[in-house]
Formats: sequence, structure tokens, C-alpha cells
Amino acid sequence: MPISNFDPGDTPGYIYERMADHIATRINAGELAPHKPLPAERRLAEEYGVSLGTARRATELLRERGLVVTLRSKGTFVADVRGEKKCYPPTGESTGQPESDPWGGEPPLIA
Amino acid sequence: MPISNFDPGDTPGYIYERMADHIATRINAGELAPHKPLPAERRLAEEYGVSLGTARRATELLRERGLVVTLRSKGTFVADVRGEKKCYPPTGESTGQPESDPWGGEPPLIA
Amino acid sequence: MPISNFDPGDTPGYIYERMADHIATRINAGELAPHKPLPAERRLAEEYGVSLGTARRATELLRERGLVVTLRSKGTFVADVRGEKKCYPPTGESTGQPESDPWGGEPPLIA
Amino acid sequence: MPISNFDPGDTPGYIYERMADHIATRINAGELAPHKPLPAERRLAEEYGVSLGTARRATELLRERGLVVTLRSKGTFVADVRGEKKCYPPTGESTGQPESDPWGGEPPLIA
DNA sequence: GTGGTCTAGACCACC
DNA sequence: GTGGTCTAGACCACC
Repeated sequence: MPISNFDPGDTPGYIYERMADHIATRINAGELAPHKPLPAERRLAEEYGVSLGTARRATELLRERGLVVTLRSKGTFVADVRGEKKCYPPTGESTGQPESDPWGGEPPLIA
Repeated sequence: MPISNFDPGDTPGYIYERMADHIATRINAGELAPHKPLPAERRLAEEYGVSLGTARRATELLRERGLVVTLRSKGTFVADVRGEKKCYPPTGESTGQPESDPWGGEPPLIA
Repeated sequence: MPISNFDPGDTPGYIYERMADHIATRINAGELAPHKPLPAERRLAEEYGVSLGTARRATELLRERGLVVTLRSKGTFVADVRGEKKCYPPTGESTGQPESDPWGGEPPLIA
Repeated sequence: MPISNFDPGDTPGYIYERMADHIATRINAGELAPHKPLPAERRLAEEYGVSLGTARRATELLRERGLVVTLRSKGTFVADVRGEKKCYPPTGESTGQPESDPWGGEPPLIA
């Protein structure tokens, strides 16, 4: 099912920019919570009805804005922007659990 | 190989208009069939020995005449003008996914 | 729709080996003709109900057997094994441009 | 004619990186002199036997390295790196000549 | 099974 | 006639 409230063909601005804004809104609304993975780029492309390259530019923009963090071969995750007190572990060794969360050492907010 | 029967330098009127007329004739003759793509802008420009801008104005003219339909990044396609009774639904509900064929609901002419 | 006549869970040997054998049979039966592309990796994985990695090992095996040729970003194509007398020149001078058809110099079988 | 001494298929590293390095060498060798335009991206893609996207990533890399300057709709030009004393005109108005050189106010080095 | 690189093109904005 | 955006895919590296 495609995303509602998103019609890239009828509005000004670049499609990838509008798509990034739309995802940013979903993040800010809490639909996509911190530490949770975004849908995969292929899935995002399907949902938004755009090509893979356009979906990738959208996530690239979100990355530049600091809203998401991408881990190669793992996925793209919503950043934790609570009060800017975030501190990445300096030499974080795996805790042994399946590495699907780049902030593995923290208590989750929702799940 | 440039298009034969087309010498823009020797006749009155805008070149792009004569070029559009020439393509329209090819469409009406069936050389360019409904739903088939026109040559790309650059290729049209080469074939007719004109600049890109001129080729674009020619296809723009064909678009205004309803002879072709352009889909961004896909191409420009010969319109289906059988009987002129084609009527797009005024508030047509989208099927959700971008149509790769602007005449998707019709029985195919060729395939 | 998954491939019929293929139930990897019920037979001995590696799944990717059985999958490669199955595709090899389709090639030998002419269902997948020389110079024609195999389904893409993801599609093969879906059709056979296996993971991407398994599908890749299967095509890798076919590649080692000389049954297919892979061109990056282009696809994997059924090799032409007529008479086995095909012999690539050992220090073949490149024509300078990347071949879009690895059998470019031969008379086409289909087109 | 494709560029000699460039075989992207047989060496490590990304194609666009190797392509950028190759162009950088041509710049440093003086073959592509300061203020002169690079071949257009389409032409570069043909010369190097790569796709347009790859050629664009190569010029993007050269831009990041400060070796070239790109002007939209004008072209990509070899930067002038003589002694770092380069100073862009603050409110440069056109001098009236065809704007094919982003450093129009300077005496040319070669041409 | 993800993100990454790459192909081979298209039309678009701007000059 | 350039660079820019975009399509619709492919295989690759890595996990």
C-alpha cells in the first residue's frame, strides 16, 4: 500500500526532498521511533512509488540532517535526538544479542 | 541517418512546427503506432538535424495537439486517438502504483 | 509463483546444488535459451523459495560449470554451448568498448 | 575512441574513483589545463566506457577534491590551483563575451 | 536481506 | 547542449 498524503507529481521541489520531509514528519510524529529501523530502501521506494535511487537520496538527506543513522548491511535507524545528550560508546563491543540496534546498550523507549 | 523528406532550411514557418507536422504524418501513417515510444529527444534532434531545444518544442507541440503523451524519465509515447471518445475519469481513483503505461486499462493493440 | 518440481526440504545434498541442477535442466530443455537472461537473483530466490545467498550460490555454480555468464549490473545469461568448440582468445585484444553481449561476434540465434 | 590505460573491470576500487584518479592525472599532466572545460559528462562516460551516473560520480569526486569547478548548464572546468592565490571576483558582472570560462577576467595560461 | 555500486537510458531546468 | 533529476532495474559486499 502506498503512503497516503504523498503525491510527488503535483508539487514543487525535488521528489527526494519531499519524500525526506514526509519521513521526517513521520519520525517527529513518533510513528517511526528512535532506534527503530526505517523500512528498507527497496520497501520505501515501493511505498512512495519512486525509484530506488530516489529513495536512497531521501534517506541520504535524512542522514545529513542527523535524523537517521545508516549501518551498512544492517539498515537505517531513527536517530535518538533526545536533548542531545547522546553519547556513542567509544569502543563498543557486541553484547551478544543480534545486532539490529546500533544503540544496543540502552534501554529501549518503546519496544 | 537523418530523416528524409525533411529540409527545414528551404521552407517557411518555424522549424519545430514543420518537424512536429512531419512526426504527426508519421504517426498518422502508422509508422509510429499508438502506445509506442517516440525516439528520445536527443535522437529526434539528431535524426532531424536540429538542436535539442527545437526537438523539444516539436514534441511539446505534439503534446498540445494530443498526439503524444510524455512520462518523465520514461519517454514520450504516441497517444491512442481511436475515435476520440477517450475520456479520462474526472476524479479517477488512483490504483496506487505509478502506471508504466498511460493506457493501462485498455486492451493492448500489439502485445 | 514458486517453481514446481522443486522441493528442497525433502532431499539430500545442498539446496543450492539442487537448485543449480534444476536450472541446468531448464537450460538443457531449452526453456532458458542461449543468450537469454536468467531471472534476476531476487526473482530466482523468490521463485525457488530460498534466500538470496542460496540463489547466488546456485548461479555461481552454474557459472563454474560454464552454463551461464554474468555481466555486472546487466544480468546473468545462458551460455552458448553449441558443440563446446567455443574458445576465447587467450590474449584477446579488447574492442575498446564493453560488450553488451558476451557473444557479440556470433550470428544471433534468435534475433 | 575510448581512453587508453584505463580498464575498470580488472582492478580494485570503485570505478568512479579510478576514473577520477585518471582524470586527475590528465589534469596534473597538463593535458587538461586550468580554465579549460572537461569533456561533457556524456562524453566522459563514452570515453571511459562507463554509465552516465558513474561519470557523474567521478566529476563529483574531482569537485570535492577542488580539482574542477562545475557551472550548471555551462560545464565542468579545470580549477586553477596555482599557489592558492586564486581570488573569485566578489560580484563579477559579465564582460560581454560568451561565458564559457568561469575565470573570465584573467589572462589565459595556454589558449 | 541490507545498503552500495552500476547500467542504460529517459525528460527537465537552464543557458 | 550542459549538468540535474529520475526511472527501473541489475549484481556485489557484507552481515
